[in-house]
Amino acid sequence: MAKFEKSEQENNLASLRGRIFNQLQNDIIDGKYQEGDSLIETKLSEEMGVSRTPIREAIRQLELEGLVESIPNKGAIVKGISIQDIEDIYTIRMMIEGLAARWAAEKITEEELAELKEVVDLEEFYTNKNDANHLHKFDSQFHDIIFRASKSKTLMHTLSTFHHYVQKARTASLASPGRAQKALEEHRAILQAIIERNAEKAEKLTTEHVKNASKNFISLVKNKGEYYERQD
Amino acid sequence: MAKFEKSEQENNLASLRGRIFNQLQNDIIDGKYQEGDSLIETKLSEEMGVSRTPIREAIRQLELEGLVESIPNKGAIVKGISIQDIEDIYTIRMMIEGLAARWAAEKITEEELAELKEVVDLEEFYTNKNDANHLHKFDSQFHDIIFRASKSKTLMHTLSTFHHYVQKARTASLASPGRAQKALEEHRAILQAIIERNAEKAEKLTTEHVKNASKNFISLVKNKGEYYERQD
DNA sequence: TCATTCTCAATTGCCAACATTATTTAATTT
DNA sequence: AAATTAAATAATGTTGGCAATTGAGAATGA
Repeated sequence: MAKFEKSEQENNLASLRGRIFNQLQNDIIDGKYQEGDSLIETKLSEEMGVSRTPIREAIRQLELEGLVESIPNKGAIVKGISIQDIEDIYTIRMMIEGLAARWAAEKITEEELAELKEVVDLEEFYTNKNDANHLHKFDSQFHDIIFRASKSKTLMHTLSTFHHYVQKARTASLASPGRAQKALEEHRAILQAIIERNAEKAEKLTTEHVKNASKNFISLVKNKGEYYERQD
Repeated sequence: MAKFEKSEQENNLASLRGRIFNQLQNDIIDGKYQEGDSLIETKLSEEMGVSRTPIREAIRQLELEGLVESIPNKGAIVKGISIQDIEDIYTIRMMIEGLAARWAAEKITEEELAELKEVVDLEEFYTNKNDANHLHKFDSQFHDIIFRASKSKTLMHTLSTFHHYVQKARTASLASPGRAQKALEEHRAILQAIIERNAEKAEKLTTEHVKNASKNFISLVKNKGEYYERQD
């Protein structure tokens, strides 16, 4: 079985700080803390049963990720995510993932190609079983392998900036009826372009793929009402 | 006189942590700490005359910025920047700045437009005076205003990821003979496109502008020998 | 001599306490 | 009673210290 490196984000789960960073990140993405809420170090440290130090370090990282805004001597408040933001993220992702596919088509190794094929096969398996949970995992892996194959540290790092929004969006998208089947077909086409080492085609198909995912997700969000907005 | 907001990066200069973050960032970019060097908390805290805590927090942020790699219980080692990385950064910037120009052309306010005009005039003034120091400042402001005018938090945040590489590259580029004059002309053209609210044209001119800057900078680096590589 | 184990120095991970700053509440003055 | 000032409260900023982990070199054994 192929081995998959852990993403930049999921690093350091060993340390308290790492776990807290992840925890807070998820809590914000999942809406436990909403726009305008302030993250109070002392409160969090009590809740989590740790000292303030790891909390502080985690908050400093959230700040750089853009999830919170830190005001000197006042504390950190959670930043909101508007529909506009989501659309912007998708537009940027469209370009970045397109670029990744282009470079991957040029630089992918045989080993990585084998991984990619395997993952698409697994996607097919779980799509037919309607198992959205496993599917989501392999959907992520498909994109991860392409990023890895692009051999660009910078590209991977840039994407990691909004890694968590992407995760969230994927989960929601794949649960929407019909989208999984469509996504699978698009992945097959991208895989084929990479096998043919056709960089232009791989890029084009990928930007289309992200654009479709974007349309799907945004219409989901708009139907379901507001996304991360305050609801009081 | 127009007022310019401080960039996301330059925030928190008030706090110790913020200053140390900036300091370390510059030291890495300037090559004081090179690839493979490890940042030792105790040593840094002595050198800078502060306790370890602000150092630690700054290092956590550098980690997220991708400038260092933090190994649990071992410490942070400085990551290298290859020519390939620089080229990748420029490619990504090309797209992101292009996007910013496109959105700016659609969304810029009259006030921001006035700022932009003023900055270009100042650029002209200092270009004629051959004052690379002031020039660099207004060159940065030109791009900052466009990002701000794009009204996209996400876009600004994405760029902030490699803000410091950009700074460094600009300084070097503008010092190269003839480039300043050329850059000014390109800025004038971009400004004109934005005035005409011609989004397509603004995007195209901007990607070209970044591509030219890229070519110039990369040839500089290649002539001068290695950039950030270890020299022992 | 080589390999293995042990010890110790160096370093990070985490914590509790102190200092500073901001905010809220109470007291005082007009 | 309203406004201003002063005290108290709560939060962050910073510090130094202790525990846990790592790595290197010494000591030991084959």
